[in-house]
Amino acid sequence: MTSITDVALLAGVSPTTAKRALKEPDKLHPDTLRRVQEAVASLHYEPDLRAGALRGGQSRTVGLVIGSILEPFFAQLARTLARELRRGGYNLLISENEYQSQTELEELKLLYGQRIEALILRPGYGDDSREYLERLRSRGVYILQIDYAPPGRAYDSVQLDNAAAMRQGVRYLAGLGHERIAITGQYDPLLHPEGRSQTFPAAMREAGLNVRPEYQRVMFLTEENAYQYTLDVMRLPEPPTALFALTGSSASGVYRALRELNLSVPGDVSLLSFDNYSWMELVDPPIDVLEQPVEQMAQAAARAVLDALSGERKDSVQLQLPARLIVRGSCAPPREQEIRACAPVKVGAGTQNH
Amino acid sequence: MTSITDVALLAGVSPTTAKRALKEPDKLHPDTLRRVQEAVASLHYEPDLRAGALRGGQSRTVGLVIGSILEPFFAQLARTLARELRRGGYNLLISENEYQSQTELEELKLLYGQRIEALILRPGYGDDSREYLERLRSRGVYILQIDYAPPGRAYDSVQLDNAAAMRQGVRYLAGLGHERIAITGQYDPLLHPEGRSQTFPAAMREAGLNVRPEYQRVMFLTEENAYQYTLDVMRLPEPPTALFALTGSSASGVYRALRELNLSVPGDVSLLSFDNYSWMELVDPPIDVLEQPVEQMAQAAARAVLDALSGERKDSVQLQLPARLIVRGSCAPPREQEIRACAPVKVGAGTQNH
DNA sequence: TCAGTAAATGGACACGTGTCCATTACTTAA
DNA sequence: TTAAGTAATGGACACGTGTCCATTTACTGA
Repeated sequence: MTSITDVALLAGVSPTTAKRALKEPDKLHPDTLRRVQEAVASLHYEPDLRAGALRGGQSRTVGLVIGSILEPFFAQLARTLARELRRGGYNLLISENEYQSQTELEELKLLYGQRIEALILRPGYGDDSREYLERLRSRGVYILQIDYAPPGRAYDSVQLDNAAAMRQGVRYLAGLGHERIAITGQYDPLLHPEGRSQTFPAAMREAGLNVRPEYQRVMFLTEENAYQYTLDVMRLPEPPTALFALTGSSASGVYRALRELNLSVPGDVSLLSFDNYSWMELVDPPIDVLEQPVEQMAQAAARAVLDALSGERKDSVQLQLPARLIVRGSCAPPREQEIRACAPVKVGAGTQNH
Repeated sequence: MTSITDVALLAGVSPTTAKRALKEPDKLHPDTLRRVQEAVASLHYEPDLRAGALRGGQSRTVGLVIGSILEPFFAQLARTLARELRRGGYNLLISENEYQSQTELEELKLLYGQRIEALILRPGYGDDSREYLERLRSRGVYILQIDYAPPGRAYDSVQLDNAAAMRQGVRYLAGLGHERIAITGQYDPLLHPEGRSQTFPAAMREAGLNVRPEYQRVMFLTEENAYQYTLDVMRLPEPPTALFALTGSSASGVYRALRELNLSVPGDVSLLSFDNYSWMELVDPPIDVLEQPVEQMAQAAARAVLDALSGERKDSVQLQLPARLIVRGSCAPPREQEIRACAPVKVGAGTQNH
């Protein structure tokens, strides 16, 4: 309601002078400055940031699109991003694509309606929005992919070194003697694109193991889907001896299913998970995890955005941060009988090599 | 970059006509409409929502201030609020006060800089921002308190029926035979204002029990503080036989401390918690909870805001929703020896009554 | 053909701020 | 006293949209 004009009127100066009292107080006569400041105080004037942004052509706003704010990984990411960007003078608009590219497209259009200067995006499933993303870029919106970057390096990205983490996880499980390893979710370029299941086959091959087709399933990584998946896969004639959860929330579903099946961890089956959520320390046994450096990722992303918007950096950012393996007790060598059951397979594979 | 003027220029019409093609297409000559639509398509024109909001005097924006987005309760609240408000044509700006009133004041000022039309607020600790809140209200910002409303009914509010929930929880524990009940955090109007510990003494009195002063501590309800509190209180000469966690995140700290102390639940101590977080089902034993109807609260809050902004409602909203007790196995009668130890007290209390 | 009417279109201004340039007042030096 | 220079202040316009009112065009009926 009260604008700079009202302040100027009350102080008996022009709007221009009134504004200078706020932005360049040293250029004003002390008496004038005092009068304006008194007017500001008595009217409790606070500038409308939107109007300034409109005129300046800069919205000072960054958009963030994530899968779900209920996922602690994304929540922490959002919090730190918001804090760091605010420190740089930017506001953060948080949106969820709910893992659907149609929703993502709508969210992106709303964000552009606010004329965001940059977009931090966990790329969604499907590619309805790919064309629109490119249009955003051509309009000058800086785009940073987070958590996952589709092949092609079209945009800057900050993510976990998923390939290395998968190798690390598989090597850890294989080192314990596991051969029947299952991961929650199979890579699919359209329905389930992420960098973990994608590199699973290579990691297995490197450890001298084969991916069992009957363990593979394309699915969204929700708690519920992981729960159902675990129920199904553990009822197979040859169930996995180790489950590798690709996200923290899917680990929750896995754990719930194992309980329901009365399977003990790590006695009956070992469990390894990405993300280090607080509950993983509380269950019995506590869960072995590959922890993501969330804070570091968020700070790197914020810096990339701030640098790009200030024009300080021109070269591309393709950052991959390492995961940290935390061993707590949910992984152990497979049962003797399992090893025996696998023995012929091992010998067979061995003879092939000789 | 491209504005409605560019579209008009390309279509060979005036900006006014071009805009009508978007808002009132039926008032245009079919040929003109087609020309403008082609121009819009070829330029990929999308209106700047900020400019329209500036002129219209309505920002179509609502502010949300919560303690922490990492708390699942708030995360779920934020998600549903955002979804419901968007359906009503409003954007939601999410802020955190980090449980500090100084931070809250800064966040509020930034939100008003965006000229929010309404504010949904979990009131912070301390009252630095109280005066500013009142100013916001006098500027026409609709204010809705959520999760907690300080006494005085200054603004509308949507919250749990904390008094009833506390009675329910205490009655449940007392019914199992517990007398030494401790809650995580003591009410303090400045440092720890919320509606649960506040009504704890009354709930205890109603159950014929006394609040033990040595169990009381003023503290922020973080996971870490609850952890330290539990360590301390369980080492007292007469430790509590039941712990009542006032929030889900504090229950996490309590549980961690109990594990570290090698205390069994519910054998050594019973545990009851507010909020129903997914991990509480996964630990052994699963935790008894007083579940909040988060979804319902968020929807009620969204409706209150939308009604107030559309001017459809004038009477005040003071909504209190009931909690739901879910029994899973973390609460049991206290040990025999505990009952025996308490016996003199019980008899004494009994004789007083006769 | 012309008045009358409705349809279609255009122009001016406002929202609140930032920027550029012009103007006035005051000081200093010759 | 005057010119030059600087400090202090004010005015006009732009950002992109929405609203109000004016204007032009097309159509109807006598």
